[in-house]
Amino acid sequence: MIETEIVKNLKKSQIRPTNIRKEILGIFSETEFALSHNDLEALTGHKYDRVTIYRTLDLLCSKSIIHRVIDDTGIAKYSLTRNEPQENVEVNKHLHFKCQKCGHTYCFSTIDLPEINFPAQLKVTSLDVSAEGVCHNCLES
Amino acid sequence: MIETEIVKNLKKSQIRPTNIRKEILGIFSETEFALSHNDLEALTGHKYDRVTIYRTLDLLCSKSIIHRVIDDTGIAKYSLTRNEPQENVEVNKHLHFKCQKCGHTYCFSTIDLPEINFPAQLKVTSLDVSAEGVCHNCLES
DNA sequence: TAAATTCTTGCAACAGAGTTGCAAAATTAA
DNA sequence: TTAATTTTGCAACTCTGTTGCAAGAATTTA
Repeated sequence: MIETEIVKNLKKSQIRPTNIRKEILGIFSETEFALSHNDLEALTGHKYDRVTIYRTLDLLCSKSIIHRVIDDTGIAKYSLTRNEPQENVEVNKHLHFKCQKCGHTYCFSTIDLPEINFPAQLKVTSLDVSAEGVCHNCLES
Repeated sequence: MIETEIVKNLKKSQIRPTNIRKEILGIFSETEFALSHNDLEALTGHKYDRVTIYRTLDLLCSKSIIHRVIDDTGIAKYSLTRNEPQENVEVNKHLHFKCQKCGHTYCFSTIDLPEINFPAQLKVTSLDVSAEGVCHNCLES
């Protein structure tokens, strides 16, 4: 995503295109796996305050520009929301995969997720399928 | 689970049946939803040290007597492993549900989980399906 | 354009989850 | 009964994330 496009996207969500917001959104658009707060601190060269990064992530999340994934160790990672907008959908679905070798978490489209029947009477509002294993890149090497 | 049975189970896994281990395992066997470290501290009446509880949970996990679930906020919960042993199975599966009203996390059997096709070439070794919504008890009230 | 308002950032301090090292207490083995 | 091993508790620490507040920057209003 080029700079002007990022600025346009931010303005569309009524977010001021400040330096940290442009930079973090730029990093997300160049990365195919989810990033933690810690990753972003490093990727921005420790130029911004920890809290400002947290607040930027919260803001982008609240506008659904990015979304949060909790990995198997409990730490939060964030990734661009490339899926179709899920505003008026009854069940909000996610499909994630974490590679045990490189540690990266990938977000996939949920288009082909099958129906899941629960062994109890429940009202399901969101569904998160997370797998672990070895990713394409690590399988080769 | 009665006391003698708990002791037997502990010994079977070559774990000494100390007070904290018997008590925590007893609590798990009486509870149908997953419990956090914090829950267990309260349920044991703050009688044991925080660290000892952590170590007990780690031990029971390492013997697969209980297993860990990370909830949507990133905190670890633990639940008795009631499923069939998954030793020589290619994919280790879990099915969890968290109620947004009461906050409880329930573990279900994974028998009827459908096959999930990933949009990439991956080796999947574990699969965790977690849903959110409203549980049976909270739907009624 | 200047003043007032709002938004953004950084700093300090804090809270909660989880870990590590060490020494005392309790068990088990010799 | 002594020696070796396990278990527990305490203190201290790390890491993730949050909150309050004040300074700085941008925007709006007059």
